[in-house]
Amino acid sequence: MNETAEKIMDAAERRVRSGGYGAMSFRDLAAEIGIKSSSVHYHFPTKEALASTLVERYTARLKTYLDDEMASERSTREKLAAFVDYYRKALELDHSICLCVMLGAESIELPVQIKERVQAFYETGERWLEELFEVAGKEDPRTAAAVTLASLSGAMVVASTANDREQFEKTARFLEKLI
Amino acid sequence: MNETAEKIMDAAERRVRSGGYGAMSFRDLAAEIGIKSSSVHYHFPTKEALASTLVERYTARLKTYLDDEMASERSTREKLAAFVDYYRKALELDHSICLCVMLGAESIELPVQIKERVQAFYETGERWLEELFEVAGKEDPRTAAAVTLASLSGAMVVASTANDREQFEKTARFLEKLI
DNA sequence: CAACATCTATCTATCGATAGACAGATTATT
DNA sequence: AATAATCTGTCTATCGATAGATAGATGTTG
Repeated sequence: MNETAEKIMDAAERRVRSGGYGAMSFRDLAAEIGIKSSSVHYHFPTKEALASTLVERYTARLKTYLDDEMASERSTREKLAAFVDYYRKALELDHSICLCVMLGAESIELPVQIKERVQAFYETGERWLEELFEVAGKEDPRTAAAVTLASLSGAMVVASTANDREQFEKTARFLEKLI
Repeated sequence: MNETAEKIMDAAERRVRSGGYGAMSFRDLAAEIGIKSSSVHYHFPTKEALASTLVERYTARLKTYLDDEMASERSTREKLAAFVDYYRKALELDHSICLCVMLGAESIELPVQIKERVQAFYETGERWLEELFEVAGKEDPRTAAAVTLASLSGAMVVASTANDREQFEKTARFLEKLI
């Protein structure tokens, strides 16, 4: 991956995570990194391609984080806390929420490729959680995984709206005690 | 409220709930109900005013629904199920999600007035849930309310992304048994 | 007549995308 | 090694479409 392409993606990720798909424009990205919008098209032919690559990178990062975590010597409880912490860090009040919560909310009218990749992000998280709850001997790992993933996503939306991190933590504390 | 104004709001709500704030344009709304975009401006001077009124109406509807439900003779468990059902109905696969989940996700870059009203929507729901869990003798009503609200919102995002209602129901079933 | 409601016409700003040119680096051919 | 061909990355300039918003004329209704 080219250096310029990465700068573009970094800027694009910030825009989407704060304002959504429509808030990311080639002109703004170009201006931010000091090139012309036509040069952005050189690296990413279409907006769809850019956003799609964005989600791909985002999911790859989650996967790396989760794989490392699963391979670690930490307890299942600590691993669950690590998952919660990943979401905690994704929420920056007044700046950004999780990329896939944003695009997930907007997914109905997004190009299919983007939608599919957002879906893949959620599947990655859900599968990992399910395995964790299974190892921990939870009675219904599938439900626990779904509830955990959903409540973290939703708590982020609520907290971002209220501009109040405590709105997120109320849910986070509950989840960290699920195992 | 004028008849035309209501038609505008109905159309606007559909647009926002499927594509977000940016997907709602005066031209589209006007075309859908057979008037000119300048006439939409007559009823709602700005886009912000329209969206803000939209959230106000949306919250008023929730409040009416919840007040009726709370005043009913149904059990606390049935009342909780009724809350879940409100969200269930708000999710129409491939068509729309909850207005305030969408605007909540996008809230960072939305005009403050809209953001505040989305916040009021969540407060309405959370207060009602808290009271319900209190009546039901739940150990920590505040947490239960937060988790319920968050997980319903998040489950809607996940289910909408996957285009799979079961993704919502996994969480819904869990919540309906919380009391 | 007065108000309410809608119209025509237009403005400025921005959007994603494309065409065509150019300099400089790299690679292939002689 | 020298030259030719190609690739890379950026530029300027422009396209048609769409955005929200406004002024002022026109119609409608009580």
